[in-house]
Amino acid sequence: MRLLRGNAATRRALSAQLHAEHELTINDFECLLLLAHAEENSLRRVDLAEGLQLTASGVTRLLDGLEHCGLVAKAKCDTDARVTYAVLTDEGRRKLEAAAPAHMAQVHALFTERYTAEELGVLAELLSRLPGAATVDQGTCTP
Amino acid sequence: MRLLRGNAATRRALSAQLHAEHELTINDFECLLLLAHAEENSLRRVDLAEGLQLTASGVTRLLDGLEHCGLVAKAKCDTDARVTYAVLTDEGRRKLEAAAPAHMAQVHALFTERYTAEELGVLAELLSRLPGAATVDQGTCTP
DNA sequence: GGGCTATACTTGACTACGCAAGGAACTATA
DNA sequence: TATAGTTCCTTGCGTAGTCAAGTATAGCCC
Repeated sequence: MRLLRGNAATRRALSAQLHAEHELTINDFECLLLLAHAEENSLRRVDLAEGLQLTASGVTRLLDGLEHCGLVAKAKCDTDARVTYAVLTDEGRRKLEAAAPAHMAQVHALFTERYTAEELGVLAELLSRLPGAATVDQGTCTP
Repeated sequence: MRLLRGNAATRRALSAQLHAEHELTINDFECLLLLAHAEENSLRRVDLAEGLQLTASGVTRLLDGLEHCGLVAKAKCDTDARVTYAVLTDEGRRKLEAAAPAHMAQVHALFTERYTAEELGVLAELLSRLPGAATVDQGTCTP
């Protein structure tokens, strides 16, 4: 586990700037990001939980906040009354677009400062084997 | 950041067993472990904070718990009245020794299942470059 | 010695998140 | 078609950990 400790500091560093400049936590940001990349800009709560590595209740509360700010809206599912979709609103998209450049730059700096492209590839592949790791998706902007 | 998500699930998996069998969180365990490897079995709070990647207040509260359970005790510093050392008690050592085998086995399984020895070395080296990462210390039992 | 800044630690208020339990709605089985 | 089991989601409660502020000590420099 010691080996995984760097993570905490890394997240905190990124989170601080994101929060100071845009009032978003990392999970807020990544939630918006997942939605932006999803079909119809919407995802079921379960899928968000999976993508963000949160429990169902964690997602409920995360979305509570984002809905309250108008960045995300609810939508019913036609074929299954149990599910409610989270949908990115226009405001959510604007927020994401406003926050992304600085955040991405910071993430980018954080990693390229420390790793070559090749090393980054190796690291991503290795970490993707951990349980619950996001599959490495070259389409998303965060490494 | 997506790349670092696997961490959470990994920690949770390990934490669950540790908590169920020995009433310890991962941080409890690693705190005891750090103390066990430290000179005189004692460390300043600041150094624990560094090693566990917690803030000073986080450490205060973590130790509150461990002291309450008698696993760790306080000790004054002769030369600097500001610092209080955390010292591993006999009971703390027993607890650690009781919890270690199963936990280590689980950690070991979790990693050797997924990585060869060589890959593990690469992974450790790469992760050690992250800010706040524990320096890779072959003396400790956790990777 | 008297002030200044830095360091070690604690405390209060707050937040994010997990877990356990529960309510709907869907699916399969009889 | 009734029943049982499963899945999706929410809610109450508890906990770990942060941040900001405060206290106490150390070490400077005049």
